[in-house]
Amino acid sequence: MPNIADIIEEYIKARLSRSNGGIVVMRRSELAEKFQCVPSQISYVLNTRFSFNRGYIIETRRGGGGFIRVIRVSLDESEDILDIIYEKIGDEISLGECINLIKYLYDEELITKREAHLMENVLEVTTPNNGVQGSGRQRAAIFKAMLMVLLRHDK
Amino acid sequence: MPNIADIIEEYIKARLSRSNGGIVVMRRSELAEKFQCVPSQISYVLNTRFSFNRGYIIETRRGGGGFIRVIRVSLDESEDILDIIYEKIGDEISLGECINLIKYLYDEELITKREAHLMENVLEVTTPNNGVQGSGRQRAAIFKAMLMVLLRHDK
DNA sequence: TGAAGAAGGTCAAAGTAGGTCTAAAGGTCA
DNA sequence: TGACCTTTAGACCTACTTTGACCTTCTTCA
Repeated sequence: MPNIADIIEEYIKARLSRSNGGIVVMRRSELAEKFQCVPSQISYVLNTRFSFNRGYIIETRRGGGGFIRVIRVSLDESEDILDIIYEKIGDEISLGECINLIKYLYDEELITKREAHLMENVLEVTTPNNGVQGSGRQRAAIFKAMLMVLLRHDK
Repeated sequence: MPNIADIIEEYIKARLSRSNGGIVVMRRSELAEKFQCVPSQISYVLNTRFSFNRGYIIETRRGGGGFIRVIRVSLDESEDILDIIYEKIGDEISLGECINLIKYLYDEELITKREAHLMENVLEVTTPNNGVQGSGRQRAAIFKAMLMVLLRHDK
């Protein structure tokens, strides 16, 4: 029994890839209707699966004629990927956020699946995932070091 | 008279060999129901019979739509890597030895150049290369965690 | 202009499902 | 038989999902 959240996620992703420009506009209540769930379920999916760290931007408008716009952020070659990534990582970072970023890099085809697993394993082994003092800082340092290598060397 | 643990083990192995790709996805509570035991019994079987050391990788998810995925690693295809994990690394290992092994893996085309760089860098960043207490053990753990990824055949 | 209605936002509680730990029971073997 | 290892059961923990009540923002129209 796959859960509704996953189904809605797939649906939005399918629409995104069908769209040109990676933009989908929808009405929250309509989607909820379509999937027979409460509207806040849509918000939940958006928050957990289409976060900024996973490479999406959400724009919304309330009131009559309201909408939700999901925008897939693709990096173009000219942008300094490192800067963007570094900004997202900051001085400390949680394991969950790392995994989101890794997913994003994989979706963007900047890293392979194996490299993604490799990084995840390293982060899991090297840093405790619960709020142990300093673990967030250590994780950020290791993650940055790994990204540095990946982004400096071609596949 | 075989015990429940053995029966569950056989069941999972049967499903694995019936599957293509050596992957089985299941629900812990359902299996427990099927075999009339407590759910933690399933965890016990997984921990004792399907550990990484025995050639399996377990992935799980909690909450609604949760599951347990058992992935069988192809042991024969991974002889070199297993040999490194069990024979060469041991409980501790020096940075120099790691680098030699990584070089070997690259020469054998078991890893890409980028993966080699990644591994080396991680080991350099995470563990001091001079005889600091315990660093050899930590290095061994990290190296093994990274090599585990190479055993997966789900790409 | 301001009240009504139409969206989306937020948050907490309840529900679902796997993880961990430990005590007790069951086997094995010298 | 006693020491030791394995298995079983259950209490409690943590993570993820679903639902619903209530809040805020925006548009429309009298």
